[in-house]
Amino acid sequence: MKDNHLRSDCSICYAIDIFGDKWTLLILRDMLFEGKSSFSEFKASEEKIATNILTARLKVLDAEGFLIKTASAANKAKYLYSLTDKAIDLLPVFVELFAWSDKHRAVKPPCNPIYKRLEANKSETIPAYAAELKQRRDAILGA
Amino acid sequence: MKDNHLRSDCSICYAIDIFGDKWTLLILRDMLFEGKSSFSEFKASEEKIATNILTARLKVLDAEGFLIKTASAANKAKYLYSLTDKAIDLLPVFVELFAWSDKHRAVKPPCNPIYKRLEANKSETIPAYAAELKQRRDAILGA
DNA sequence: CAGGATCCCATAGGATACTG
DNA sequence: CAGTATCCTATGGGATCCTG
Repeated sequence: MKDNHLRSDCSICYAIDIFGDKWTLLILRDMLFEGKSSFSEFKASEEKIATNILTARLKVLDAEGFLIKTASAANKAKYLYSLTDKAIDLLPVFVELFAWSDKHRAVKPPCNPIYKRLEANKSETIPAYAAELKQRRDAILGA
Repeated sequence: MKDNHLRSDCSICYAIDIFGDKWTLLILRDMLFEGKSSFSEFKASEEKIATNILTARLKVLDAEGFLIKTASAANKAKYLYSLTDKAIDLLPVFVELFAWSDKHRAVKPPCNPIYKRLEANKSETIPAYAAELKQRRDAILGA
C-alpha cells in the first residue's frame, strides 16, 4: 500500500488499510483484553511476533492514533503503550469478531472471560468496559 | 501462515489467519453489500484487485466454507459465488467495522445506504438483512 | 468471461545478533 | 528492557499475456 494513498473511499477499506495484516489486531487484542502495555509483554504472546515486526506495527499504530507511548515512571528504560479512544472504540468489532469465530471454528478453545462478559447485554457491558479501560489509561498518563 | 497450522488457540487469531489481509474482506463486502457474485464483478471494484490474487482469495474462501461456487445457468463459462451462512454471519462484524471507520476517519465518504439501514436497531435489521441474503442465495442455488 | 501462467518486484515476516 | 540491524526466505501483489 502506498503511503497515504487510499485504495478507495470505502469505510471497510479504510480499516483494512490500517490493520489488514496478521499482527496488528493481535497487539490491540493484547491491549484491550489482556491488560498488556509493554513491548516485552507483546513479544511474550503465544503467537510469537518478531521484534522487527512488533516495532513496525507499534510505529504505525502510533502514527494512526491508536496508542500513546510514554516512558515508564518506575523504569526509565521501559515504555508504556496506552490506548486512545480511537482504539478503545474497536471493542464492538472485537466482540462481534469473537462471537463469530467462536460460533464457526471447529475447535472450541477455552476463552477469555472478558469476552464472555461482553457478549451479553452489549449495550451496557461494552461501554462499561470501555470506561474501565479509559480510567486505567488516564491513571497511567496522569490525565 | 503454514497450512492448517494455527498460530494460537485465540479466536481473534483464527479469524485473522483466514481474512487478515488486504483483499479478502473486500470480496466479502462486495458479496454482502454490493450484490456482487461473479469474478468479473469483483474484478471491477474500484480497488482494482489483480486476477491472480482474486483467484487465490476465492479459492481460500471456498476452502474455508465462506462461499459456494456454481456454474451459471445462463452462461456455461460463467460461475456464480454464493454466500454460506458462515459468511453471512460476519454481518455484525462489518456493521461495527463500518461504524468505527465512519466515526474515526478524517474524510467522510458518501456511504452505502445498506450500512445506514443496519446501523439502527441492529438486533432487528441485521437478522432481517441476513434472511434476505439467504433467500437470494437459495433462489440461485435452487435449494 | 473466468481464470491460469508468468515474470518480477516489494513487502512481510522469521531468526539471530547486537546496542544504549 | 526496548529496541536496531542484518540477513534471508516466503508471500503478496502488480502487470501482462494466454486459453477454453
